[in-house]
Amino acid sequence: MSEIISELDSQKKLGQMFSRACEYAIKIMIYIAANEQEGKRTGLKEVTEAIGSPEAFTAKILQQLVKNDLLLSFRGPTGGFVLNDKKEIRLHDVVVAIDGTHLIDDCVLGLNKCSNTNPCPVHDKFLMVKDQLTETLLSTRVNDEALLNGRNILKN
Amino acid sequence: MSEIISELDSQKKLGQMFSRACEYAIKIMIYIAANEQEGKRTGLKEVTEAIGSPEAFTAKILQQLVKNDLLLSFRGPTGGFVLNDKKEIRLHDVVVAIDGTHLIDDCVLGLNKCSNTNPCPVHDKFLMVKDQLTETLLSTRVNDEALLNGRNILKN
DNA sequence: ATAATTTCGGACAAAACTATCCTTAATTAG
DNA sequence: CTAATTAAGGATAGTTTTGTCCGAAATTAT
Repeated sequence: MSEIISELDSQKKLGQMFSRACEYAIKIMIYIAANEQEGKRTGLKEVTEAIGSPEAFTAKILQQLVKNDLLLSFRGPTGGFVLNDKKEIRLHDVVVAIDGTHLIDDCVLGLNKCSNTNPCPVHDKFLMVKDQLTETLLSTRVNDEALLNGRNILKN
Repeated sequence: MSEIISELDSQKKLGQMFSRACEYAIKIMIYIAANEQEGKRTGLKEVTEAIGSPEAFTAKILQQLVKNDLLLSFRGPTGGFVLNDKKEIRLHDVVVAIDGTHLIDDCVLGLNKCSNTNPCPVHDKFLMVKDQLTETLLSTRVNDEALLNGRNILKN
């Protein structure tokens, strides 16, 4: 029984790094980037199947990625999505488009007035963590070689 | 107008590091630890006032911290909460008690089967971030000198 | 043109998280 | 013993996030 449960998506997902929508978004971008290396445009159904996400919800996320100029969309048969090549799209762009800048910019304790000059009690303890996170998000592109190599591992 | 809004707690808080409840919990623990250094027991109303949190919700969080053996509670006049001194309580304990281990243990993309030997596309990119985060949570005690010094900065 | 396909977008539903209300139980002081 | 005070806990409401449904708009192929 417990083995079965562990196979399913657990319900309580309080306090994860990214929202569920953002997890999907990152997977989407990696899958589309990988597809694109082979000159292929990617449709909703295909990406939904590839990453194991609910179709209608995935459509909403795709729309948001288009609105944020990370993707270009085309309708009709042969339609689908491609990366907006005008940008070198980083994980940072994807996360900001879906989750906003809270994880990156906000105080760990949610204080508005927290800053380097007026730090909350844990501010200094988390400086390295937040720097490391920001650096990782900024320096990793969605079409990074290392990411595309892992394209097969996008769903359970 | 925008200045006024920035003073208030913004509603949309998608993708922050910790849940709202967990933010409160960390503040609670720091405040109680600071109070305790002066030999004082801390009541619900006092801590609610100190950290600027909703009282009934804060009560629930305190209950959960008691259930997880991080706090001891006493009823009646002169009642309140103190740290469970049998433990050297770390931030890690507080976060796990409220948010569970998702942030620390789970795959960044939410994959069940992701591991060092079967990594998701971004697994390696986030190794340092997660190590740094885990190390910070494990090595910081709620009665850490540096944290107690910042006890005045717990609400907006 | 017509039909089939695909994205867009509004409305709605379900689940999780945040927050409130109110009664009970325990403890202390008078 | 009684009244006052404080935590415990069940029930419920509000908000956000996640997820679904369905019709409209655009594009392609026949």
